[in-house]
Amino acid sequence: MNWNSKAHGRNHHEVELPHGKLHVFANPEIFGSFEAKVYEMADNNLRIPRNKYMGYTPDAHVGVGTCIGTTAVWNMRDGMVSPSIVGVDIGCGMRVHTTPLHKSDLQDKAVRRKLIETIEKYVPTNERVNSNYADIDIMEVVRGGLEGLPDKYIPSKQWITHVEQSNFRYDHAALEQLPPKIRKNAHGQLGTLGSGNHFCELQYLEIAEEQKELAARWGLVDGGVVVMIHSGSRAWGAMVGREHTKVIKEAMHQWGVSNPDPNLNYAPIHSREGETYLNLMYSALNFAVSNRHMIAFGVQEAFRELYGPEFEMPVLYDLMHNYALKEFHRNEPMLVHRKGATRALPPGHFLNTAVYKETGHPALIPGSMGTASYIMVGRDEGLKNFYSICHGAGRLRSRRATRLAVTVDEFSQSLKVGTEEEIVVNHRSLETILDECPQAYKDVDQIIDSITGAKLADVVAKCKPMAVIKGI
DNA sequence: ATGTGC
Repeated sequence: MNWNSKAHGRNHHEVELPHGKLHVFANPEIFGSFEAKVYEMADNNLRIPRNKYMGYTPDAHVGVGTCIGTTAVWNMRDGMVSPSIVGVDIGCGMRVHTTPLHKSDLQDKAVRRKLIETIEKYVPTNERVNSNYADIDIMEVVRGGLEGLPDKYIPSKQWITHVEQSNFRYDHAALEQLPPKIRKNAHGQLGTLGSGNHFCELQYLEIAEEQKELAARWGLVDGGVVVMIHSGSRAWGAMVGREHTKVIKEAMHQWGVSNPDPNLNYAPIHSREGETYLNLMYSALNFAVSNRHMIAFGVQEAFRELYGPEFEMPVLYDLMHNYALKEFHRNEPMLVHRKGATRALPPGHFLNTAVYKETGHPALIPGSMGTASYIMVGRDEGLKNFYSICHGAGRLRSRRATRLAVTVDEFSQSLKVGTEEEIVVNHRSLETILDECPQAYKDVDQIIDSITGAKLADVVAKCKPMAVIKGI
């Protein structure tokens, strides 16, 4: 496959593919590292009828059917919805809480170790053991999002208002389309991390002088300790995705519609199959935001055990990077798919949640284990990518390839194990999570440079890891 | 990603 590309400055490339145009936001170094396969995948996506926009953020890499790092847009009136462009972990996203602690409070390695052990009591990392919140009815949660949680799990009103969306409303009749075992599989999973790249980290903030005013408005101070959480919709979203992908595949077959990639599925938004998928996707978004809420609740319980019952952990923000949302852009209602792409709305934009209307909302970008994460804010120029920025460093090599290329010793050194600055990890053996080592990911600083260079967003704070909890 | 695989 051949393609030409036209550059707008250093960090925005318009790539002409056989079936349409792909916008790539990446600095020259990252742009040069993209392999042919990511363009093939984009071209397959561009074959889907009436696509309005297709964009890659610099963390783009090969995924199932569609690259992770994709923003793909259709008009709500005559467009398509694609489970493959939402991704398998529906509603996967990020959450950050501030704490009254300063990095000096965690200077002693033993304190970090104790914190991890205590958090693990309240946030189970072994997925088969969790009965912490057996009193929560998950059907209430998938129907009502945070409004489906019992009051005793809402520490303050602030935990409801400081999220991208607390309750996705949809036609609950669609839930009847799901296999009954979904309830059994997802029951008891609220408040659990899951595995893979999901984590809970204690980090400290580094804030540049010129961002201190905005950071202060958000409750962020230089040297302050924050809790960052990355998780999704667990078995609920996985089953919604898997089951409904089958349904849409079957419908495509009946309609006589096909794509060179059998893993790329889609349906008209207004078909019965498309509507059902969107409804069920919203149920998974409700599960995901509630799951991260309950993980944070557990972390706060741990802090309260150690520091007393008055310990407060206000929410900075909770937002997702795997979903399709109805958004109004360029005077038209659009369905914006983000697969491993983070919304970063600028100050004053009407789509902002109320509490962040004026400043724009925090866009939460995780690094890989042992490297920095970032809190950013969108710019007006972000409209060119439908206000999507990266969702993290982006994988550089597969899990399998990572295990062959990197040793446990190298991983251990990148976490400064054995020194006083050690990034303390809950796992006794790093072998278990070797495929999550920083060497498996692109250099997050290059990714962030691409985003700021393309003027999609600015960095507000850099978050340096001090302690990490990973699932198994 | 996932109580997992045509």
